[in-house]
Amino acid sequence: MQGYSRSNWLSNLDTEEIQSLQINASLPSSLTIFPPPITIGDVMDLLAGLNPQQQQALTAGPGPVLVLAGPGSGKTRVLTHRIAYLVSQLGVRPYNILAVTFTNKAAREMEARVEGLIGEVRGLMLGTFHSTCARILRREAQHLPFESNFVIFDSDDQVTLVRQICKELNLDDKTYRPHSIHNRISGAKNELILPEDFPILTYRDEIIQRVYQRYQALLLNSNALDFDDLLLYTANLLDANIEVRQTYARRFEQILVDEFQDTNMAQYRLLMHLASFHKNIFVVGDVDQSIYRWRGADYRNVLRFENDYPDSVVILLEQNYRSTQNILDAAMAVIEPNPNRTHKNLFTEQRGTGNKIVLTECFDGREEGKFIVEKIALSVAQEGREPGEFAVMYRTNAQSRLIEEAFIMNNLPYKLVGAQRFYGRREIKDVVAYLRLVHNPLDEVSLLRVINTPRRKIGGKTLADLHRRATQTGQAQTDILLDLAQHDAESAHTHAFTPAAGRSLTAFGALLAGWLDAAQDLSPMELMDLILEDIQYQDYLDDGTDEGVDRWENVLELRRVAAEYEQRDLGEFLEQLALVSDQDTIDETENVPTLLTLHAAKGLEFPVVFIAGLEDGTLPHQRSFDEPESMAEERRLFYVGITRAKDQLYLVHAENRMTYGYSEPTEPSRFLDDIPAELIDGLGHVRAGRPSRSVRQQYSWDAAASSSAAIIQPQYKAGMNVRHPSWGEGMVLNTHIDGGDEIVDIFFQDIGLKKVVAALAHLEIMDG
DNA sequence: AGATGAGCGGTTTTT
DNA sequence: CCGCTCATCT
Repeated sequence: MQGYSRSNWLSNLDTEEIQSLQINASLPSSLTIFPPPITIGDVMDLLAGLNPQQQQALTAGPGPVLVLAGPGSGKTRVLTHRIAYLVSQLGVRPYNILAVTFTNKAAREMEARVEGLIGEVRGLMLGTFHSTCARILRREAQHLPFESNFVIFDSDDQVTLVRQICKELNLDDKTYRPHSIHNRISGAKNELILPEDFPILTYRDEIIQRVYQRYQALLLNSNALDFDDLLLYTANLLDANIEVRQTYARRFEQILVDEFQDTNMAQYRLLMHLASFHKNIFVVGDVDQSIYRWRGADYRNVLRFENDYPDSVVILLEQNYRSTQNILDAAMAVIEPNPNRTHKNLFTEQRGTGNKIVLTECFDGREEGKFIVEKIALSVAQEGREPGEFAVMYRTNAQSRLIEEAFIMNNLPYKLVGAQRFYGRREIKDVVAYLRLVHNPLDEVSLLRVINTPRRKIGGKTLADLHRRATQTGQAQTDILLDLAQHDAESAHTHAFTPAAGRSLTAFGALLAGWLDAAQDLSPMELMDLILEDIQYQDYLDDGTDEGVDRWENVLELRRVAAEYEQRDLGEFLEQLALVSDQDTIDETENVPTLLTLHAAKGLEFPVVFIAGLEDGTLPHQRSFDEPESMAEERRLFYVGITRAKDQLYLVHAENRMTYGYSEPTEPSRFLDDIPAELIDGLGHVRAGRPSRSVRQQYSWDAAASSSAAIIQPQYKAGMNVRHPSWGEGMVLNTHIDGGDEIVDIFFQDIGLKKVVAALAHLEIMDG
């Protein structure tokens, strides 16, 4: 039923009309311009199914509200229901609501759920911090030192730029590693520290300040912003420009923030400015899930919020709707040792105690992969689980490789979360750089990337000449190229180059001129097609290897993404590309296991979760050892991983792990010691057996294969004590099905490890 | 200008 | 172990 509703009615109006109505509406008048607040059902419908704390959160306010939401406590539900409540019960116009999240995926999900509650909502400002800021900055560009068609530099571009500057300043890139300098710059930006205010304690700081200064200047030269700039410029604009601040502060009657514990200083200040007029700011967070300190996030913003708004309502959500009690108990035990936290009691009312947590020790990373894949295959084949119900999580991306290999070896499909994996590829970056250059010809990082890709005989010497010429004439490099193309040999610039170089540059300028011209009336995809054709990119990639073919496939994949932007302009397409997060690329329609980092897992849930690589040095990561605050964050990371699991949790560690090419023995993660033994299946540390020769035949989760496979149940369990007629007593370490037989690995007291075919070996079980 | 190979350094996590 | 930078050669 989409009857007469205020939101539907409003959706037909554009913003100017709404603003004029707003003025009218405030006039004393007998005329009712707005109908009374709509009632889609009534408030009871929105409250239904919510527990008392959730209900309190839903209707809290006016004024600041802080919701401390444990994992799985229904915070997304609270957020979405609250938006629905504001719109449908309090009559707040969607246009006057701002909701911010950290990923596009979270934003999309929120939008879908709000629409599910109250129908289509137009005008609501809902997005990530970064995309919201980009919107504001494009709109307010007249107050700012860049144009509204600015491009967003990704982390690669950012480091490239720093590297350029280091060269320019003749810095030794061993002592001044571009990555580390960029980190410092980024850290400063997150704290809203401008180059001139950069604190100088050492000589190194002085250098960094110089680079920072130059970095900002070059970004502006390129009409480009980096991720941090999006927040920084917006926060500073709101800080400095009272009019702009008032415009937005008055507009946003209601502000809602997800994952508040992961805000940094810039984001915090930004929010405070936006909320400065109405002060209706509703933030949801969990300090125990704060895992982005290295990116400037500061969970103390939660405390800061309480200080800045002493009258704020604080609501605690503890009841968990996701996990079994065993999983919650383990999670609590892991997080409890962290200092400076308030105890939260996670409990479930409907999920029950659940299975114990399975802890497994494998010989090395390879076996770890095999163990996981085998376990998944077995569950699919025997327990009727769907492949998509499984997730494998790890601390570092590098760990995914061995796990992937195990899947590939068994010819089983999986999906890997990680946008960087795709958008960081050379061929993708090339094509995107071409598009970016056409969108914003000032973008020198992109120009540099594409001007000689494919090879056009434009080398370092020629580029230096071009750069010098640009500096001398005060023109952009692109302008010189275009001028060469336009006047051919007659250009005023021609003499600045050798004849051969001049010809190459002129030819490239002509290409660029063509694209700039064509871009006016082409969709992003059409423009991409034109460029690919002009530069013969497919031929360039095709080097006769499989890799070349793969690369072209990736380009076609990007083309498919571009095709979705038929109705929108190039700028929007490029912005999306720059701001995709790893989570955003998760394809939920594919029914296969998910591989992802613990960071990427935040906010997600899976029936069965494997956490791999639980060793000291990996989780907690080595680089966190010396800093207590970092160790606490590693613990939170583990906590986040554990609390993703709904039904079953597997914790896996390897006795040996490859680092830098050679294998080293490891210690199990110290965090494992904090999980009470009674929550763990078996005796704790159980060695995984040798993997079966081929799990593929038995455990394939192709529907046909899994239903037709002859399935036998293992009769033995790890931890059992058994007696063999001739080898004596031993303990079962592992058991698996291979070729229709149950193979049991047994450690015999007298003779050591043996593999035994259960059906042939007359084993006697001595205990359960 | 561009292709090839030795040497090196590096790994956390990502909008 | 792998990917990247730099030097040397064609």
